[in-house]
Amino acid sequence: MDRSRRAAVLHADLDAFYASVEQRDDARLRGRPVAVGGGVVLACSYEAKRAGVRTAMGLREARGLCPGLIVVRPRFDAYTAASRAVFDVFHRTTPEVQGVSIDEAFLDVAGLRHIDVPPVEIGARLRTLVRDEVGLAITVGVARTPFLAKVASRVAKPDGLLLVEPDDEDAFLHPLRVEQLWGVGAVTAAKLRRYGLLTAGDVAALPDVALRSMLGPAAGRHLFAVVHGLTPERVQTGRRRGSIGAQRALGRGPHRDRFVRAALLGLVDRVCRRMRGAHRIARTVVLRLRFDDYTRATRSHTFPHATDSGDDLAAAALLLLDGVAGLVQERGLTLVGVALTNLASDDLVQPALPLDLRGVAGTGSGEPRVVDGSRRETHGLDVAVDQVAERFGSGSVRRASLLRHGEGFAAPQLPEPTDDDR
DNA sequence: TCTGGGGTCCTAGGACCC
DNA sequence: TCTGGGGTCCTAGGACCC
Repeated sequence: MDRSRRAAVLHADLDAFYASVEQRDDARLRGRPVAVGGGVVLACSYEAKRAGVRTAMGLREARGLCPGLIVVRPRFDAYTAASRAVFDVFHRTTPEVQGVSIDEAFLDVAGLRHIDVPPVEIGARLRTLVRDEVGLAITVGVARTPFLAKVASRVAKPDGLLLVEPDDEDAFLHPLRVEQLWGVGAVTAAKLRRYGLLTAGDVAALPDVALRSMLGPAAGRHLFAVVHGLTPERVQTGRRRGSIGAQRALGRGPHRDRFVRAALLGLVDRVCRRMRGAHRIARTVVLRLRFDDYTRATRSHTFPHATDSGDDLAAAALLLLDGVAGLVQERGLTLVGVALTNLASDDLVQPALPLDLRGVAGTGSGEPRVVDGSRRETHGLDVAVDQVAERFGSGSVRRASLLRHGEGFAAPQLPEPTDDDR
């Protein structure tokens, strides 16, 4: 059979994940409407969904819709452990696993043809294994592309299994409302509705130029591909995340300046730990703010080199915060966040690299390190780069540059966070 | 109903370079 | 004196996902 016409991609998606873990671990919650959250609903059981409770809804509203709602505080450690157990089942099923989030993944089983089990049966076995080993219900969509498998699992929820054969793709897709298509949210759906386009079939009747002019080039092209089954077939394994972030809701202000700064420093410390734990280094730090009126703002600073220096990243974050003091004063701050982006790998960091760089212009006396992933050869250190090329081969060296710790940013003195800064 | 904490990708303008 | 196109990078914002 033509491989390109075979439904061999699985999308496996745990049902109402956080709420299901709570129901698994506490028999009193089973069969009852459960919401996990504090302030807002992070996840809710299907019993609660039937009453109209939705993710991201305020708890007060949720209780109004569902008087018997049981609210439990999230236990993230339990969810992480359950996720690991489920992903272990995934990896035993096929080496081609692409994690999408804590509770879902794509699995490519095309390479498993020699065991002569149809993909839909592999999906059924996967569901049984997850049920037996982890005690959770998981829905599986099976189709020719990840996108179609994702939509199939969405349609099959809860606790379902749905195969979309290549010949049935249009018949499956075209009756669906546009909101059911992965990537079409409220804004895009509203735009399409203004043109009288309610279903995927309505959209499929249009030429791609029309969609591009309605939605912009990328979104239009994407939607055209979606409704014609032209999305990529390959599952993407081995992708690394592009950013690491943390944020914190502060509640209604006004907040003392040093409280906000201490909160920000705590966040920077957290993301730096995670970044080092992931063996990454960052070149850009992004400050995220949310105000009383729920407007948002971001500010960013990009360093000349990727770094893992917490002091430099914290200093940059604090300077960015200083730069929006007026906005904060004006609108009132309710959330502060920080993200590290432009991440590079620290795999090739060679602290003891036996290159003699002393005397090369610009290196100074600092301990130079070679870092893969920086995009520019700065300092004009072509001589040194040539030495790196000799040592590691020219392939990786185009992207190599020399990093001096903390260079390129004048770090101000940081206040020490103290106990009363909370 | 006043809304958590993580992410991804795209767009658009300005700076800068060739 | 007035004039190109093309490319990359940085910044800020927006849509969307779970």
